Amino acid sequence: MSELRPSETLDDDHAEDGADRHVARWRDHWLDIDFDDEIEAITVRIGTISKFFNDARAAAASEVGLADFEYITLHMLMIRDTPGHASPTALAKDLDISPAGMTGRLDSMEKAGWLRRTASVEDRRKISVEATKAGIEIWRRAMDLRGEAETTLLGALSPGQRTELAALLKQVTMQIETE
Amino acid sequence: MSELRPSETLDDDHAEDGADRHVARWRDHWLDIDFDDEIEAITVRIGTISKFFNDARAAAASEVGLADFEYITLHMLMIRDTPGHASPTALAKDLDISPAGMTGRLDSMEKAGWLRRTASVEDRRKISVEATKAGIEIWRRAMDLRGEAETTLLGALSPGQRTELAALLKQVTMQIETE
DNA sequence: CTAAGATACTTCGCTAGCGAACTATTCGCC
DNA sequence: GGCGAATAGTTCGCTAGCGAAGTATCTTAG
Repeated sequence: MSELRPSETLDDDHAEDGADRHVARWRDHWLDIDFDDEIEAITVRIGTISKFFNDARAAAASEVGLADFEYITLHMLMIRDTPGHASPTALAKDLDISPAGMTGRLDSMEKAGWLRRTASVEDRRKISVEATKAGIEIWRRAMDLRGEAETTLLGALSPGQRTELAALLKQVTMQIETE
Repeated sequence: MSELRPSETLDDDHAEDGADRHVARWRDHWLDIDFDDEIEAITVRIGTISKFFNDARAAAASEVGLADFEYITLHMLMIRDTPGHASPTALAKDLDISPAGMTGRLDSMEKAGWLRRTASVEDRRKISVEATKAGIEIWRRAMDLRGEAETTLLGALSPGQRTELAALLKQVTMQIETE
């Protein structure tokens, strides 16, 4: 156990990350603000890791020649319980974008050939969005690259630590999802 | 998924979160894709939590009457080692936006009265961005709201679990930052 | 002292996305 | 059966941000 500083007693090494430096700087300048070091550090680190994942995703997409939003849209289309098929409204909801934004994405992605719109027969207001063969193929290639980056990053943890981390995170996500 | 450790005896393993459902669905439909359940679950959960933080930040900003980007900009301006002062270039770098985008933000935020630009005397190309009193005041109010949301969410963990989580996350961020 | 290059910021044209209004269709209820 | 409400998707005007080109200023090498 380190005896350098109280806040680090549980850390094995003395190396600081950006969150540590942030918290230290914060404490220097904003003594009057009441905040919890650990909560702040967790928040900052989640942000850092999330940004890494986002950047990796965008890089993977760009690598195979997809815009970030194209990969995200294809991905959402493929991982649903009816893979490769969805209504624009449902897809927009999943993607957390507006109906107008959805129309725009579909327009450009249809033109690019990654998906197609087909009219419904039984309800003529409805449209079905379907990933094309080319769309599925390019999505798979980007996804593999993305997965590699994630796997490499989380290789910083041992399998046991990953299990531990997954469980702790789940406790937090449960809190979010049961609100 | 059935491994139990002393620190997790209160974890109810039967309840599923979105990440669990995602992984299960994925396995149903994409048997041929080789991927690690735990890594996928961690990735999804980090995304979920990050989205919660982002939404909370945007809500806090909106609550006090700030656009999300205005809060983010003020925040970045205030937490640097020279709180409340920066060059547009440095700030743009911190915020990860382009110089052009920075100019746009400064234009609208200066007009709104949250900050001001002052010309440098010794180098007339340079400009100093400074938060105004009103800007600092409104940032503090939004920050308090944001902090509350974060604290409430992470209240799902015990102090010991938070320490544990912070340490695991740090191992990952160290990997990112030492690349 | 001057010209070439680097630096700091702005301007311009373009894109993705939003909210609100619009069109077309179906549903629900008497 | 017909009419108001709900639903599915599109169009329109606007905003934030990007990349590239532009302006002004400073630095440096000869």
